[in-house]
Amino acid sequence: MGFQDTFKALGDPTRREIITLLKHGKLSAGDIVSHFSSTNATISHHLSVLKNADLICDEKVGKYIYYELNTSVIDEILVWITALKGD
Amino acid sequence: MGFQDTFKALGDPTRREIITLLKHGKLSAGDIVSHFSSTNATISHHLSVLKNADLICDEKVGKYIYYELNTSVIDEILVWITALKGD
DNA sequence: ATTATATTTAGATGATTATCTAAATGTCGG
DNA sequence: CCGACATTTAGATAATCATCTAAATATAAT
Repeated sequence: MGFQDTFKALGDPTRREIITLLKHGKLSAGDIVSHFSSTNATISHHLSVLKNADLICDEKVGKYIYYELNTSVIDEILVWITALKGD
Repeated sequence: MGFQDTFKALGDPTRREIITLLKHGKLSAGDIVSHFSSTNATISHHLSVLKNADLICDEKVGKYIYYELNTSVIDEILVWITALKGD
């Protein structure tokens, strides 16, 4: 929660790749895992970090858990970065 | 050099604060140090990380070294983040 | 030249983190 | 109910990192 976690979450390349994957829509944890060579435990950890940073949210549907981008926090970062340039 | 270093550099709160300080213009290393309670060695390390990420550049003037924001890399980040929103 | 000032570099330490394996939880189909 | 599947949690390990003290480098002033 807060900039600290959000920026730290974006600092890892695997997590940025996860976010890029989710750009096109919801994906289940398994779908995401299959894009990487890491363990499901490792990806699960990354998902948890992203979720804790409010960058993604999850929704349980039966056996699966679907992850989705949370654009509102992305807006906040955008504001912060944009402010660096202005004036 | 590259996103990896840039995002990782922004993941630290002290470094983000340094960047915010530099938003209003050049500052010497000592000026920057005086804004924090950390050692000059520590701040020097942070400056080196930011410089390595191309987020800032330095210029030596006599006894002092002045640091300045490098907006071009900030643009790249802006593009990346913006792309997350626009479908 | 010598001393003081500005900054970095070297080396060490404790904390955080990414990753793994193994075990636990939860859900579906027969 | 049971075995298979989807996902997370627990615990361990190795790597990375922020920070410190102490030493090095470089420049200015006296």
